[in-house]
Amino acid sequence: MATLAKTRLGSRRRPEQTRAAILQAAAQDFARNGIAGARTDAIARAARVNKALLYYYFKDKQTLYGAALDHAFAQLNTHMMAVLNRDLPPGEKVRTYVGEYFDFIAGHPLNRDLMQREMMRAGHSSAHLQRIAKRYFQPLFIKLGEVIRAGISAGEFRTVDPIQFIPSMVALVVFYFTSAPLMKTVTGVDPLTPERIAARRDAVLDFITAALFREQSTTQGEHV
Amino acid sequence: MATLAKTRLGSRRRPEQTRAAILQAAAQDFARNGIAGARTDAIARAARVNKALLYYYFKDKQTLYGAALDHAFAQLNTHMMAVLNRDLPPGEKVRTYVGEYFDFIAGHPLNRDLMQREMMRAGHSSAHLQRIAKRYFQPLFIKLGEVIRAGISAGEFRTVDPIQFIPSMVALVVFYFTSAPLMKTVTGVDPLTPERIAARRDAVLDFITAALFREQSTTQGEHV
DNA sequence: ACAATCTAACTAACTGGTTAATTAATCCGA
DNA sequence: TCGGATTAATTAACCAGTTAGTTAGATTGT
Repeated sequence: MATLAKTRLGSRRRPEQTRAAILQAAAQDFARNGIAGARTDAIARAARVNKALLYYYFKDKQTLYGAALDHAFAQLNTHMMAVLNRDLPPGEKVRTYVGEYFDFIAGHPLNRDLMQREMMRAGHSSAHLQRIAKRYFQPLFIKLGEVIRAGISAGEFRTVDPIQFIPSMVALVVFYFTSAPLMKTVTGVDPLTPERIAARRDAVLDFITAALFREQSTTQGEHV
Repeated sequence: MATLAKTRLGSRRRPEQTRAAILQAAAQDFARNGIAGARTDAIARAARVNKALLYYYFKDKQTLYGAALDHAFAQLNTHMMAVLNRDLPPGEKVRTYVGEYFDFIAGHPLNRDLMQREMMRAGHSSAHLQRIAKRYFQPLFIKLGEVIRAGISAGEFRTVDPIQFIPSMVALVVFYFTSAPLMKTVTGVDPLTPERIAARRDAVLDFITAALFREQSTTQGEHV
């Protein structure tokens, strides 16, 4: 019974679980500190695993980083793709998409930071970003672009360019969280309380609605 | 005569210039690689200076990083503060501000990356960010907030909340550049050609105009 | 001659990655 | 079904290369 009782993760002999633990610890460290700042020793410790196991399951630090990235982006892709597959008219679909995207980003700070960090690194045109862009972003981008064009054709939307509109949408959602620490100091208000986050959600939806739709169809004002 | 001919910067005996060279090299490395990724040896080499000089002029890596940050943020602050001090009606002032801000960010990739990187680090609530927020951002934020409130009072703007609107504005400007490498792979188009950047500038101004002004006063459509 | 500026050489600590050995399930023939 | 062989999972200890930071002294303008 002692064999079952000892939940010591380090010697758990559950490869799937071990791998997952490493991946999660890695995601955390990479998200917080970037690939250069993350420490393999720290990751191993956080995963309650001997460091050599990192290299047993993953080739090296780079590969581990890549795996963490893939995991995060795949989650996002799966979730958002499902939203795009719902049967809704363009206007509702875009609004739903923005709302769901906001909720995902708000609820997955790790993924968010990981993605943002990788984007910054990519001046060095990383192979990781290349892969991730093609595999996880392009399908979303294409589908969302179609929805927008449909809304324009239907006369519901202004004639925006998806190649401009989509990054704008992402920007409004993501950047709020990126700038939260700065804004907390500047304004004295913590932007990350549930209430403030909800307010931001409304503001983003309102902002996008105002900029996208031909005639104002929702509540006026960005929020008080 | 050899003493004058040798332009070897390392022994130039121009302390101001040496300091500036170090700072610039540091800014570059920190912007590209973050504080953890930047290498003091590389910075020294790039500045054509012996590594020990970094420690002669700056206490340590952290301090050097802080100095680079301060330099970058001070530049931005000076530039943007001047815009806010121009005598213009709220609507024109906001539009001018956005345009100038866009141009600054587009023209100063180093500063941009430095700022963005520091924001990401600040989950660890860095002392640097604290200082920079208070010294360089708060004044801008307050003044811009006043302009927006004035525009609302004048009935020119919708009743937006500055605490929501300002980050949105920054997001639209900054995030485009952050996501450029990703977007290049996704769309196959390089977002950083002069033409594409100009298109983005228009799109941002249009987007913000549409979301801020009570009645549409400029060109329709976000761009084609 | 003297203080400010600068350098070559060095070090202590750290870090990614390896290795050789250990443990524990599983398989398999008698 | 017993027990030895096999293999997968895991670890302690280690190593070579790197990195921030130091030191002791050299150079140079005034």
